[in-house]
Amino acid sequence: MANSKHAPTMADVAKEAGVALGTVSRVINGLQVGADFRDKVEAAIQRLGYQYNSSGRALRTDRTNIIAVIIPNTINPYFALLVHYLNLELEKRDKQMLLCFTEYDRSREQEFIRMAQQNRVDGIIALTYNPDLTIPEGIPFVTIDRFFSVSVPCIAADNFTGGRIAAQKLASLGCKRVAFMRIGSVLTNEPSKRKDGFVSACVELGLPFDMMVLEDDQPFEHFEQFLHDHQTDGKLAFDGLFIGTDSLAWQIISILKNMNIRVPEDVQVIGFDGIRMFGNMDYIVSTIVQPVPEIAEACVNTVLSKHLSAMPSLICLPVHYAAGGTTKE
Amino acid sequence: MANSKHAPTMADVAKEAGVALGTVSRVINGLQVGADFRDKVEAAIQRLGYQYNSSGRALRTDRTNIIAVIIPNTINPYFALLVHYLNLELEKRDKQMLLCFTEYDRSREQEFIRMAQQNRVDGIIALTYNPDLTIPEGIPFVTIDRFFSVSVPCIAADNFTGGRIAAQKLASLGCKRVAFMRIGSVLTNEPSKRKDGFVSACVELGLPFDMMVLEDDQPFEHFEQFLHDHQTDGKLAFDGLFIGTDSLAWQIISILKNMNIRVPEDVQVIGFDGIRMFGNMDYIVSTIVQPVPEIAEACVNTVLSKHLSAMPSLICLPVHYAAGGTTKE
DNA sequence: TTGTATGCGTTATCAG
DNA sequence: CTGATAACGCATACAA
Repeated sequence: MANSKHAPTMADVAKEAGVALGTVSRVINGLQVGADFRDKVEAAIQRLGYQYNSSGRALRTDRTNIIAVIIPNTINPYFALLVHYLNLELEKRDKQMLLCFTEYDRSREQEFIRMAQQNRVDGIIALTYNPDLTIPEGIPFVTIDRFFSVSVPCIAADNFTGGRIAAQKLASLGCKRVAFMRIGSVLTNEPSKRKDGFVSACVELGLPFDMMVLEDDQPFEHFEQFLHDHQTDGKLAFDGLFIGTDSLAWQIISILKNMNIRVPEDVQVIGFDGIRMFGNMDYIVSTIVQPVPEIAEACVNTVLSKHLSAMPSLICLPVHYAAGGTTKE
Repeated sequence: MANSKHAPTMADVAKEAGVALGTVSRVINGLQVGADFRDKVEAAIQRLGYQYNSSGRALRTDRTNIIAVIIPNTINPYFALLVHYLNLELEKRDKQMLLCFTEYDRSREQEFIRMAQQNRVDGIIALTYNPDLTIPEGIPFVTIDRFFSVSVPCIAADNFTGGRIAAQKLASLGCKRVAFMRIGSVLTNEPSKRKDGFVSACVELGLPFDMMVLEDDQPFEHFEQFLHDHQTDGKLAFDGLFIGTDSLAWQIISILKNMNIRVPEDVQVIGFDGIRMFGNMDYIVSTIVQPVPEIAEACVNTVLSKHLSAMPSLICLPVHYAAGGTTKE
C-alpha cells in the first residue's frame, strides 16, 4: 500500500520483513532459511502481495520457463487438438506457452523464430511450411511433421503406415478400384508419406488406384472436374477414396452429394487426422487417427531434454483406423 | 563467433562496431544517430547476429509487449475462433500473446492471473467462470462474456437480442410451440441473457414456450428424458427449439435423430455462436452468429487503451441470424 | 551527436 | 545461516 506506483519488489519485502534482500530470495526459491526468518518473510510477502518479476529472474538466470509454439492457427481442428495437448504437457512441466500463429505465412514463420529468440524462450516447437526456414542454433528446436536435418528432431505420426492401413481397410471393405486425393504444398514433408504408404499397399494388394494431387495454388474445382471425369452413367469409377485430410474429405463428400453419389453405399471414404465434431464427439468421417497426445508428449519431452543432440532425429508414432460413417461397417 | 557461450549483447555489438553502448541502443530503438555510426552498428549487428534481450528491455522499461489471454481451451470451435481473431488484432499492434488454457478449472483461472502478473504482461483478456475470481489492480484487465464491475470492462455479443432474434425467426418460420434448452454453470453471465431475450420475444409474440436448463453437474440424459417426456405418439410437442450453443444443438439433433424426429421437417432448431465446419465452411446448424472479429477487436482496443478507466464497462456487439440447414428455408 | 554511468529486480558469490 | 554486493542486458538521463 505504501508505494502504489510500482509493484512491490524483493527489496520492499526485505525492508518490510526487516531482513536482507538475499534472505527473501532464498525464501522464494525454497532454499535453507531459518524458520523464524522464513515466517517473517512470508508474512511480509502476504502483506505486500509480492509477486516475483519474471524479467528480473530471466535476466539473471537466462531461463524463462517459456516454450514458443509456432503453428498455422487453431481454426483447423487438428492444430487445435495439437495445441491443446502441447499445452497440457507443458503445464505438467511448469512451462508456459507463447503461441505464435503463422496462418501459413512463410515470412511470419521466420519472424516468430526471431521473436522467440528475443524472448530467450527455453525452446521452440514448430509446425511450418517455409522450405527455406533457417533453424536457429543454440536453442532447443523441435519440428512437427517435417524433417529438416538429423540435428533437428522431428516428431510425426507414422504417415506411411497410415496410408497402408487406409488401402488395406478399403480393400477389406470390398473396394475394387480406389483413388487418392490430396491438396497441399509442393513441400515434401512427413504427411506426404500418406500417399506413398497408400500406393505401397495398393500395389501389394493388386488394388487398382488413381492419384489426384492438387497444388496449393490450383483451384479447388479441379477436384470436381476429376470426379466428373471419372463418372459414367451417373456411376463413379471408384468405390473407395483415401483423402489426405479429414478436412478435404469433408469437402469431397459434399461434392459427391451434389453428384448424387452416396457415401458409403456407392463410394467409401477414408480421411486422415481423426477430427471429431467439437473435438470430443463423433469422428466426422472414417479416418486414420493421429496420436495427438503422444505427439505432443514427444515434442515436449524432446524440446525439454537435457541432451537434445542425443535425441532421435525422427520419431514416428503409431496411428490407427476409426470408423466415422463414411465406410460400410 | 568469438564468444559462443552467450548470445551477443549490446556491449558485444558496441565493441565490434567500435562505438559506445548507448549508440547501439539508439540504433536499435530508431533514435537519431549519425549515418556513419548507424552503418557501423548495423554491420556489427549483422556480423554478430545480435537480437535484443526482451528480459533486459522489459526490466528497464517495465513493458513486455505481451498480452495474456485466459480461455478454457481451443478445442471448442468458438474459443478457437476467438483466439484466432484476438491473435490477429494483437499482431496488428505488435503485441505477443501468452495463451493460458484453464480447461474450466477455476483455480487455474486464478493461478494464470498470478502468472500473468509475474510476467508483468501489459494486459489480460480473460474468459472465465470462477465466481470468486479476484481481478488484480494495476494491470489492464478485460473480460469476455462476463460482467464483474464497472471498473472491469466486459465485451460480449448482444446475447439478449440474439435470443429475441431466435424466437422471432422460429415464429416467422411457422413454429407454434417452442422450447429453450441450455446447459451451463450456475454462474450468471452475459450468455445467460440468451434465454431472457428468447422469453421476452416469445411473450411478446404470444408464442408458447418451455424451458429446460441443466446445471453443469447434471447428467446429459436429462435432456433425452425431457424430449421423451414431450413426445406423444412419436410426435414431439415442439416444432421449434432454441438451444444455448451450437455445440449443444448438435448433440440434441443427434438425440432427435435417434427418436426418429426429423430436423427441420418435424422440428426446427436454432443454435448460438455461429460455428462452421473447420472454421470456414458451412454453418453446422442454423444459428445466431457471434461477431467474433468485432469482439476480438474491442477486447484488444480496450485492453491497450491508455485510459482504461474511461472505457465503457460493458460493450455489447450485434449478432445476426444465419441459416444452417436445421430450419425450413 | 555520442559517450558514460546508473538502475530496473533478480540470483549468486562471498564475508561475516 | 544471514547480510552485503556484484552482475545479468537494456534504456535513459546527463555529461562531454
